[in-house]
Amino acid sequence: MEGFGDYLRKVREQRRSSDATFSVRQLASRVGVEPSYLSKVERGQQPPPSEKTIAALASELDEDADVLLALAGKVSGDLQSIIRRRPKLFADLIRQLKDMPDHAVLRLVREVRDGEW
Amino acid sequence: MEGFGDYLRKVREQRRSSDATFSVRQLASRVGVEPSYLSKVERGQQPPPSEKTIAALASELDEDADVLLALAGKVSGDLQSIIRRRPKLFADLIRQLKDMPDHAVLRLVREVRDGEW
DNA sequence: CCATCCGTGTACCATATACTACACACTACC
DNA sequence: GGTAGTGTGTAGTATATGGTACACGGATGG
Repeated sequence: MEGFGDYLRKVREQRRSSDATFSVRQLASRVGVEPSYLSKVERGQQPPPSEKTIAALASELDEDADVLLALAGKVSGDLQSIIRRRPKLFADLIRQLKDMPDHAVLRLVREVRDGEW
Repeated sequence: MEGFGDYLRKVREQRRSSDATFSVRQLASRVGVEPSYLSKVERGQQPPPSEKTIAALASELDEDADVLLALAGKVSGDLQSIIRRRPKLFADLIRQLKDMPDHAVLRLVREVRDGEW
């Protein structure tokens, strides 16, 4: 399976092909980490960074933070805090949706969003 | 606000009033930690234990693990892994449900469970 | 009065997390 | 051939996490 590092490198190289400021060094600088650290993360020599750093990466690379966090084996703190406010409710719902096909969950998302229920 | 420790102590004392095996020592032993550690956790001198230990406590005390974890500021690993499999889908859904009243979310849970949709 | 339970205080510890600091070798440009 | 930029290797570090080990003083019961 493609890990966090592989994906990160792929996306960054992609961006770099049309924008030289997406070098390891410059991206690292904008994100607020050392270049060697970012390099190691991309090559899987270091585990994925903290949520904060991942969020900065997502923002710079114009990627979805939740997807990046997922690849890093994490779930964003704000989602967690929503769940923690009503643990039983959300735990039940999420476990029930576990094996539902994507389109079914998506339909639910849309129905809630559009207030058609 | 009532913390994890306060709640834990309250529940344990409750159980203890009708079952002497719910002393700090004996419970700690069944759960697999040192009694002094459990004592400190109950009094908030130590932060809440790991998910594994919380799960064991929940099981022994016949409490809801998700609720206990929430009090500890955590979200269970299995819920997180469900979310991570489809990050966008679940992130959207959860954020949309953030400010919905309990009864609305509950209705959703029931509808999904009963397949009436 | 002794054994056994009780809760708790003090001190310590192993492992994981999330990095920094700096040097090195390579390439490209003018 | 110096300067600027590139990726990466080595070494070290601060803080958090999740506990253990053991001793102490008090109550309880035979």
